[in-house]
Amino acid sequence: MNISQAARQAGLTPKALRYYESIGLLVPVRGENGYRDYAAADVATLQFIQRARACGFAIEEVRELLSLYRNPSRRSHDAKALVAEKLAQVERQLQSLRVMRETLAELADSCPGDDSPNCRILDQLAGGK
Amino acid sequence: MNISQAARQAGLTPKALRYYESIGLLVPVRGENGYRDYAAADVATLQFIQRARACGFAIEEVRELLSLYRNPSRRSHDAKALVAEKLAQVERQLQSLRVMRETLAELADSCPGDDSPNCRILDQLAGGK
DNA sequence: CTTGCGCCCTCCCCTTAGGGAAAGGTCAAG
DNA sequence: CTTGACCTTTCCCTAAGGGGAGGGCGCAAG
Repeated sequence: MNISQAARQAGLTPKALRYYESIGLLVPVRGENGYRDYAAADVATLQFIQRARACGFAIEEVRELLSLYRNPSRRSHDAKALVAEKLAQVERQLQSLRVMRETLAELADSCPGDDSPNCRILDQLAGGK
Repeated sequence: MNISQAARQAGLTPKALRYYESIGLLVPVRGENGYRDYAAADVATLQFIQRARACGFAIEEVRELLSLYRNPSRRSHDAKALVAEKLAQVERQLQSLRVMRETLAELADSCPGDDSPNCRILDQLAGGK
């Protein structure tokens, strides 16, 4: 299968697939003409990658997940640990974004938003209490 | 004031201050010895930058905010628009992270996390329903 | 006076996960 | 045979600095 079709099937872009090959994450075979030829198993792997990425895993973490997936003597504990760690990280990002949202909402509320130059947003950013 | 002290007062790093200078965001004067010399007003500007960054504004957005702050004929509407747009963006990121958290939580729950290789996390990432 | 330590300078490479574009080869259809 | 769509490689670009090398400056102690 050509790169564009494989990418479509996995919900990715051809550029991403070339990138994954360049970092050794998924290296397809090549046809006579030099074109990458993605096997069905490759597409399945690409879907795995896409799902893991959608869960917030970085590429190197996806590599670990794939390594576990391919290792028949893995322990499910190890996969769960990766997920738990990612979950904790996502929680931290959520908390950080909630703080930002709160601050931004307060800023927006404090400003009339009219044609006058009086702006409590800028005053507060400048340190005015 | 030297770069390290200015950075400390603003809750930033010397490296960040050098970067801000390199992109023309805040250019301090130089002393005889070539050292950057941050005036009190510069430190206030750095604090403005730090607060805006903490709210999630990108550097180019901070530049706009600073430009409004320095423009006496600004309209508070413009500042409020920037804040509202950033707020909407933060909401989108929150929503995206909530989806990730949900998915990760389901994955974690479905996996025993023991020494066996049976792992529903990896199965689900592989497309197993 | 000089040594040492801490601070400062510039310059360069590194990070994530690809996107965009250029220059050229290939394939299938008309 | 040509055209257009697809493929290839290679290079540069992103945000916001971090890390480190190599070298200069300032101030206190010996």
